[in-house]
Order: sequence, then C-alpha cells, then structure tokens
Amino acid sequence: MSPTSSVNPKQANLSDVAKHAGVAVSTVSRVLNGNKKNFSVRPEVRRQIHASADRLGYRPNINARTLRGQKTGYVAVLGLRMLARAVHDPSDSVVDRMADALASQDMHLTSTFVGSRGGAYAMPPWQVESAVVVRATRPEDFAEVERSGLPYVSINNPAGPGGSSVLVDDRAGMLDALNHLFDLGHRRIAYCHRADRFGVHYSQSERLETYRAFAAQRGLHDMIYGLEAEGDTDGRIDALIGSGATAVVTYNHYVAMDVIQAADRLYKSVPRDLSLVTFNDEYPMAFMHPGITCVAHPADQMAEVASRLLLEKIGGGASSSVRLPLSMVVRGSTAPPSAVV
Amino acid sequence: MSPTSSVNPKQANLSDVAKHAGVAVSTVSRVLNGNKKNFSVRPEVRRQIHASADRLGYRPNINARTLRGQKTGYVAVLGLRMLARAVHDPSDSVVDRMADALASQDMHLTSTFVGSRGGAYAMPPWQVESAVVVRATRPEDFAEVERSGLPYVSINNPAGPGGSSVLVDDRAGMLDALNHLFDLGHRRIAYCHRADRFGVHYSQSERLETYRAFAAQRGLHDMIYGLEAEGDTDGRIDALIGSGATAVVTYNHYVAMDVIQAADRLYKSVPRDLSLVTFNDEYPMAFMHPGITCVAHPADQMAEVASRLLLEKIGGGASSSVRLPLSMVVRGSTAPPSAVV
DNA sequence: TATCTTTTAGAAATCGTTTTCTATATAGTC
DNA sequence: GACTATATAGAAAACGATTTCTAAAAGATA
Repeated sequence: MSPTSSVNPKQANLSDVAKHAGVAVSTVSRVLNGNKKNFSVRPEVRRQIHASADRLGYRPNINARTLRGQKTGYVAVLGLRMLARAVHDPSDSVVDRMADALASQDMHLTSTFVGSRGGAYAMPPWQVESAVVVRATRPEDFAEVERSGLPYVSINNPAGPGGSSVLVDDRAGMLDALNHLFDLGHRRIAYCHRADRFGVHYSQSERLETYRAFAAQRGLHDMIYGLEAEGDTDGRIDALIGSGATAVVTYNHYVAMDVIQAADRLYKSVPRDLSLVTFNDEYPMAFMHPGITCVAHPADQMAEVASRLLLEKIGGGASSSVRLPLSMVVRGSTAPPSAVV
Repeated sequence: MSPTSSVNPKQANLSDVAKHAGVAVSTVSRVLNGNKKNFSVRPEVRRQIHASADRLGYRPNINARTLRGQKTGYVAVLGLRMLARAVHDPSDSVVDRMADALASQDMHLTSTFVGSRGGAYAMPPWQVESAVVVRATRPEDFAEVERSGLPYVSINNPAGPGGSSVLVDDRAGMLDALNHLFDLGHRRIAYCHRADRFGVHYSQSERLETYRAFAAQRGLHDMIYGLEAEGDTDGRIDALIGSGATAVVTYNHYVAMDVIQAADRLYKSVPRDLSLVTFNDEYPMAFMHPGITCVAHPADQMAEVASRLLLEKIGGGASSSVRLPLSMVVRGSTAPPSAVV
C-alpha cells in the first residue's frame, strides 16, 4: 500500500475546527474572518482557534460561503484562452499588473482555463462579483458578461453598454511611427497589417485610416500590404520587400517577425535596406539583433486605469472609456534610408 | 443614474419554479436533472415544469449544487506566476491541454493570479480537490500543496512524496542533440547553459553531465559556457562564438536568442559559421530565419499522462512518476560545419 | 446590594440544491 | 372486497459557512 493512499483525511470544516478548539462554530467563523461587529473573544481563545484551524488545515468551502451570500472578492478574467502557443499581446501584462493593484482591495483575479474548446468568454461556474475582459474582438464576446449584469472592464477593446473600457490611441501611435520614419528621411513607407487571429480589432481600421491620411497629406504613395489569414502571406511580404520600400510599419510583433525572416531570406538587411517599426513591444522584439523599434502599450498605466474604472463600476458609477497614449521605443531597427536605392 | 444600475431581476431559484409550476421543489429538481431513480412524473407535469423553468430563466446555483454534492470539481494550478514578461516554458502548453482533458471529467482548472507579489505556490483560498504544479524548482514550492494532503501532479519537476510527476528524459534529449551535431560532422560542440531564472531545475545537471560524458566518450573538448544570473552574459557568449566552436547547444530558447544576437553582432552566420540546437521549442524558435533546430517537449503526451496520473491519485492510487522522451525538431539552424574554420 | 453595561460567546436561521424518507392514489391479483 | 405492487409526489434532512438572536458572566455605577 502506498504511503499516500491513506488519502485525504477529509477536508476539515468549521465544525471540526470548533470541536478541536472547544468552542462554537459561530465563534470560529467570526475569529477567522476578523469579524469585529458586536463581537470579541478572549485572546487565548482566539489563539487556540487559529492554532486549531492551522493544525487541521482548515480551508473555507467557497460554495457554502458564497451560498450564504457573502461577497467573494473574486473577479473573473475572461478571454484568456490559452497560455501558450504564442498568442500573447499587451493585455497579458495589463492583467498581471491588475492582479497587484486589485489585491490591495482584497479582490482576486480568477480564471477557468478553457483550453482550446472555446468558451473563453463564458462566465466561470462560481460566483464572481465583477470581471475583466481581454482580447474581445466580437460583440458576442461580451454577451455573457453583459447578460450577467455584473460590472466589468474591457482591456484594449470597446466594451458593451454595461462595461467600462481602457483603450489606446492607435491613431496617434501610428502617426508617431510614421513621423519617426519620415523624420529619418524615409519617403517610401509601407504598412503591413494583418487580420487578428481571432477577429477584427478596432486598431486595425484606425491604423489603416491614419496611414492613408498621412500618406495623402505628405504626398506619399500608399504601400499597403494586407495579410489575410488564408492568403499567401510569404508572397505578400516578399512583394513588400521587393517593392522598394525603405521602411515598414507592421501591425504587431508576429508580423514583424515574418518581415524580418523574409528580409533575411532575400538578403536584405535591417535597418540598412529596410527600417522596421512594429506595434506591440512583446518578446522578443527587444532581444533581436538589432533591437526592434516599437510602438509600445503603457501596460502599467492601463492596469492602473482599468483597476480604477472597475472599482468605480462596482461602486455603482457609470460606465466610462479611457484612451491612453502609446509610446515610441526606439531601437536599432530604424535608421535613415541608405543613399543608394 | 446609469442604465445598468437597475440591476439583475434576482435569479429565479428552484422554489420559484416550483411555485410557478404548482409542484414541490424536489419534483422540479428531479425533473430538471432527469433523475429517474425511484421517480416518475406525469407527462403534463413534466412539461409544465420545463415551461416554468424556461419562463423564469431558471439557472441552477452552482454553489448550492456543489455544496450539496460534496465535490467542487476545481483543480488549483500552482506556479503560474505572471502571464506575460516572457517567462514561458513548455509547462504552459501542458496546462492548456490538461484543461481540455480534465474538462471531460467535469474538472476545472482554476488559478489565482498573484502578480508579482510572490506566493505563486500558495493554495487558493477556495476549496479545490486536487492541484497541478508547474515550474516548481525548489522543495518549498511543494510545501503548501503537500501540507494540504490533496492529490496533485507536478509538471516537468519531481514532486514531493504526496504527488505524481511527469518528467522528460533530458539525458536522452541532450544525447539526441549531440549526436545530431556529431553526425553532421561537428567536433567542436559547445554547451551554453544558464541557471533558471527562478531556481535550479533538474534538467540542468542532467544535461551538463550528459554533455560531459558524451565529450569524454567521443574524445571531444569540453566547451561549457555557463551563464550566471549576475555575470557578464554578453562577454561569455562572445567568448563562446570566438572559441572556434562549430556548433552550440543552448539550455533554452532565451539563451538561444542571446546566442543568435551575439553571432549577428560578431558577423557570424547561423548555420554557416555556427550550428545551433536549443532545448524548448517555444516562440519564436520556429519563426526565426533560419528556423532553429530544437529539442522539443511532448506537450500533448505530457498533458495526457499528467491528467491520467492526477485522476489515478484522486482515485486513491499511489504516486508515480513518468518520464517521457524529448524529440528532435530539425530546422535550418543546423548544418555540416564549413570546410574552412 | 441592586441595576445597568459591556464583554464574551452559543443557538439557530438561512442560502439553493439534491436525495432520502414517506405517503397517497391507482392498478393489478386473488 | 381485500391485498399487494406500482406510479406519482411531497416533506424534510443534509451540505458548510455567515449572521441574527439570545444569553450568561464580568464590571461599573448608584
């Protein structure tokens, strides 16, 4: 017989602790929850209760607790999908930082890992009091959380009527990227965008429109290379590189990797033959050689604002939407164009 | 007043449905759950109950249900730390796949995002029935889960006495990598390892020992470049590249990126001047140019085995530990050494 | 000493569901 | 007609925690 097959000595419950400490369950409950309302205990009893709870490894049953109707302090994180498989975006950093910010309010982010079976935007089966939605791109992503009527905040996407949202100023971000290249002397600037893997993101149209407006205003050629999910991506990128563009802005770090790879394959050098700016300062943009110039999301600030908006909603406040500025992180992938073209 | 502050019209419960249908709660419960045991109803009553439930939008309270049913179906995932900031490893994929596998058993992976405040290996405050531990490197990482007495499985690390574990055969993996390079004709093969960011992993010593044994057996020079967390990493890697090695094996994808960057900086070309094999087939190894040859973890198989071991533990079975083989994914970063050295 | 407050703590109700225990009709058999 | 199955349901007891009542002991005040 295995040493561990003696099994779980059945989770201790409040009554077990009470018996062990020689007091009533209500007393244990109040002591462990620090409930001071019309209540006090002798220090030695308090100590004994804590000792007993510790000894028995007491762990509250969340079902009983929430059934009774107390607040859980749990916040659902919707939209996480999978941890791995390279589906990372700036929202991840924001969620990390929100975990810190909300912990000080005794609120805990929780999530159900749904794997690949979909349902990433389904409310968890346990009771939560609010939610954070990430990576939502389709209206139906908000359906469940809207139906729940709970306060929520959406990261980097416009929320439904019941939620607040934290967005970034993609127009200004695109303008920064283009001006950076223009000021370096580039006049043949391409934009390489791609449909988001899971849907259409508002940044796509905003960046595209801004690019077009910029090109028109400065009298530059439109050099737009759209990568469809199903199309001949490699061919499009090869065409881009052969187009005589001296600089390119890419929609995200994945596209940037594709461009770098293609440039390498076609014996073009970054930034000598092609300057590169990408949205999303995600791994490994900072670790490439040369480092990639990025339009970066203000993750700290986004987390701070998102936490604030969520607390406001919980407090009964109205929905609101805040837009934050993106910032340029200049690295080695951008330089003046070579004299010879 | 905000449009959403009119709030939820209070969820209907079983008693509401019973009243509406003119029957007892127990009858409603049995009908809605299709409970046939010692029970039957007249068809018209059954129809009426379904109609009432539909009409009132009845949704069972999961807390009450699981409270009564005595099992929550929640599995804690310990050790996730942060989502972002480039701290990914093969365990992430395994967790994703386990979420799928366990969902069919009505088990849900749950996690508390702890942000940067530590405590990644603390049991969550709610009641779970088992746990999955990832990225544990120190004995104390298992302390809490061991203390809980719950069945658990550790991914890619030897568990404590109370848990099962799924490991990989790092010795064989290293041997595969070395043989691959040796067979290509390489005789000056370096190994570039690094202390894990969060502790010492069993793979470190196994790979190192295997490298040494291989070199001794084949009569090759030991070319070991250990990167300490605090040391002059860049200098060490530059030395490696200047050492005349024709091939290098790196401890993980982060180190591989460092080596690639250094090679680029020193005008060395992969694989012409240096072949590269790395452990961990993580992003963006497959997307580099050339693609990086990897020793890959069998994520699907690890997930499958881990799920099975967990269920066995839950069923009262003994702890066990399974080692799975790594596999070579050959890409463009490895080639025969150039004639000229 | 008698009365009032405060401290300290227990008993019991409650949350929504499942399930066991009971109970009444109705149908079938002799 | 008496007796036994069977069909059909309701009543009530859990599950584990929180919280509202309730109450005894200890201390303060007159």
